[in-house]
Amino acid sequence: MTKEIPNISESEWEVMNVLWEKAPQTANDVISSLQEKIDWKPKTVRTLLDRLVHKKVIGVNKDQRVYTFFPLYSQDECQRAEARSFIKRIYGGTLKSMLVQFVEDDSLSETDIKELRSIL
Amino acid sequence: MTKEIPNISESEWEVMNVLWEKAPQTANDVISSLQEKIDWKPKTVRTLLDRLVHKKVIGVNKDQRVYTFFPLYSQDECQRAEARSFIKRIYGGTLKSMLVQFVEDDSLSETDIKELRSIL
DNA sequence: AGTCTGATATTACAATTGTAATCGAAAAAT
DNA sequence: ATTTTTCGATTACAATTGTAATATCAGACT
Repeated sequence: MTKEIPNISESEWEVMNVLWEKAPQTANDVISSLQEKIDWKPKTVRTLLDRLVHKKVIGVNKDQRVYTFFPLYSQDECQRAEARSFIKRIYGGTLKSMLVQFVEDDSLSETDIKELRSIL
Repeated sequence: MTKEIPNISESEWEVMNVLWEKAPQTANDVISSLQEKIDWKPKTVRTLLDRLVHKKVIGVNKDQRVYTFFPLYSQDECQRAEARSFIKRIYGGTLKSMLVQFVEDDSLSETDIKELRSIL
């Protein structure tokens, strides 16, 4: 009964990331946060918000004159969903093969590896 | 001097995966391999091959009447490129946070964890 | 009351993607 | 030599995505 999480596009993820940091937020809040990171016109962000609402990934509170937006799914569940499909498509389904690659590749520092080890 | 790897779409990845398993292959080879896995019409696979050629992700050998296709990038480098952008977008850039989630989530069995540990 | 301003709603438009079908040419079969 | 089959080339067409611009409407300001 886990509701299907709609697909979230690359650009939409950027928006979601700021909404997960803090919610609810007005469009302008979101626009400000993003402006530090990405070069988008305000209208662009607005469109992304509208699309996310339409896809039912976020909700809107219209009680006030200025609407506020908030996620309808936790970051955690969205990440998991993405990770699953990503790993399946790219690494044939096993996290292990991905990790192996990162280790072999030296894209992990000694410190990283230590941290990971302690997690496991 | 690492050439930029073009974007590979989700469907295109399926095609790439079979080409990485064995290459070169004719369109029909690819179509057969995929038919076991995904419900696509032959023409669909054909289109994907053409697009990958156009994007210069794979090459074509036209010496024979029936063309053969082969990857122009290693699976490894494509995986790395995808993984980097994925982890950045979804997990804020650190593999660690991803791994943490997998561990907490119990989506890893004891055996998995042992294996991972031994890799590190 | 009329105007300006800031928010929301609607519309735009090209590129990419998913998912094929049709057309044309060459080879295989009869 | 004609017909049929197979490939490859070209075309199709809607949905999604990236990236906004324009139109409208309700408050705020004069």
